[in-house]
Amino acid sequence: MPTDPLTRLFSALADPLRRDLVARLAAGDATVTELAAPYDVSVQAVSKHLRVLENAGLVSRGRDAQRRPAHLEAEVFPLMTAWIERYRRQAEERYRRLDDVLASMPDDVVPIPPETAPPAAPVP
Amino acid sequence: MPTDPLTRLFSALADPLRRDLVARLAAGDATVTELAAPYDVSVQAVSKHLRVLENAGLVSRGRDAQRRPAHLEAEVFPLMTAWIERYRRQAEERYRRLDDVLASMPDDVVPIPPETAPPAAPVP
DNA sequence: CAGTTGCACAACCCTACGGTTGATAACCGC
DNA sequence: GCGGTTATCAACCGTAGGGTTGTGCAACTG
Repeated sequence: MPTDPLTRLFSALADPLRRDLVARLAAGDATVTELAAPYDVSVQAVSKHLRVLENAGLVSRGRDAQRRPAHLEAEVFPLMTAWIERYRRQAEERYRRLDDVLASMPDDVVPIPPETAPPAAPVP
Repeated sequence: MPTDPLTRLFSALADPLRRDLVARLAAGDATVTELAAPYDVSVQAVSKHLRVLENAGLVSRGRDAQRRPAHLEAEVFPLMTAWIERYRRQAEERYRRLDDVLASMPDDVVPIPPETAPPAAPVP
């Protein structure tokens, strides 16, 4: 298993069934058999998926006799959003600056193309 | 390749090298050889990674003679943040409600444990 | 034109992943 | 104690993923 928290988080959510488990656990804690019921996969498979989510820090397991109710942990979510937002902002900032540069350029350097007509022939 | 956009996005960012590519592309467009330079992997490997990012909609490719500069696309980022934020909020809301329930309960149903002392013996 | 650069495609190797079945442990309820 | 439930462990299987090398192609450069 990878030691990098972000790698664990992103690869944990890369599986549709695991994302579905997270979505259902957001509504409330649930046991393995409860979680496995809607799918046509074995209980062991769901147990494995839960382990992946647990290793990513997205889920913690309780204990109620034989049952091991799964509980969604919301604290790790910001780790992902922080990463994503960081580079989204950076990319958008770069885009904004490019806009400024283009706007400040004289029209003969960056000619403004007509709405639908083909580009004009170069001046001889 | 999976048709689900979220699966493509999350599994694209599940690889540390691909996350690093995204981070570097956030600073500015770059060619494949430029991107491959810092790592000790082949150029073809980086080309493959770029295609994964492209299929996820995170990267678009331009054309400058032989070069194919890669450009980071920021529009798809909200797809992930929306998913993450949705269930983070839901989990936190559930947590807040649980707090309310506990706070409204009489103390003999949910006894308030002392700070450090062991729990008191049951009343005879 | 000949040579070099920049990149993609194809075939292959190995490992990790998602799935299965079977066995096993722990805890009820009767 | 005995069956029944709940869940994990272990071994196995097929495929997708990340890596390599080799080849080929398009476009610049001398």
